[in-house]
Amino acid sequence: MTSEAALVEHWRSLLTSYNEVACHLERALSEAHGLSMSEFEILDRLVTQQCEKRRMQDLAADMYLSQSALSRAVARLEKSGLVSRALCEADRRGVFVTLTAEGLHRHTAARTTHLSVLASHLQAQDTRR
Amino acid sequence: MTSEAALVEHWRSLLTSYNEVACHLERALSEAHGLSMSEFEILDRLVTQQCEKRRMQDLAADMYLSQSALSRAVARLEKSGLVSRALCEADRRGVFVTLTAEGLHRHTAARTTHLSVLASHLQAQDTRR
DNA sequence: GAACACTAGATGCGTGTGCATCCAATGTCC
DNA sequence: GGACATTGGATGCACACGCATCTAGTGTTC
Repeated sequence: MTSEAALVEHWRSLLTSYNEVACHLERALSEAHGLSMSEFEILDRLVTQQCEKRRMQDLAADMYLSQSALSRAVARLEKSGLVSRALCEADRRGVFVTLTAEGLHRHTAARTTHLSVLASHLQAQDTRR
Repeated sequence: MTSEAALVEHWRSLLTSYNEVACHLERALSEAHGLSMSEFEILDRLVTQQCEKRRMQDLAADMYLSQSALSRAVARLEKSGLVSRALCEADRRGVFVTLTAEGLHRHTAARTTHLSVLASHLQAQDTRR
């Protein structure tokens, strides 16, 4: 009984925290760098794991996006010149995604914004609690 | 420096948790009860705070939805007969939203699904950590 | 090696969202 | 009391999403 209430409470708090931060992030990244949150997350993944994988799959694996959403997001990034797609010779169904120089540059710039939003809205929540 | 990493780590974990649960919730509620997550949250708010407020505003206040999203969600709920809108006589711009009998019924049914999804996907995350 | 199942990723479609704007009702100020 | 700002909510629009489906490449089985 009480555990149910606690569960719901937990969920609501998660919901609120997430939306608060996500909303600010989305706005800040978009205004300052023309990136959506998902797009930034993709760039961020690419920067972090610079090994050679059959990207689309692997990206999707540790992200929250659906396969189709990822496909389109990468398409957008490519169109903006932040990323390039190259097909994998070993398995010609696969597609490699790699950062371009400009993509790296954009990510570096956006990272600052990202961190500052997290600092003001994510930490604030913790101390507020 | 390390605090930055911790911050990002925190955010990623929030992001993952949220999407995991939200995705399952959305699906389960939709399949079993024809409700979206937001719609359920609205019903839930209405059940919890059964006082007489000038709803739209107050609903929006402690929810994460934008004003326009809320307006449409309520419109959908009304169309399905789960909620009714009545204009407020005191301030004729305001709109009261109230649960119908069917809305209450639907909420009760959906609540079970809601709790069970939270139990399996929210608690699971905690113990897994 | 031909038929069949499976996998990687792209795409058509319907839908929910935020933003900007609009409309009507309320305040406010002279 | 008439002009102007403000507020509550609805709506047009553009867009990102998930689902289902499609295409092309890869395995498998006989």
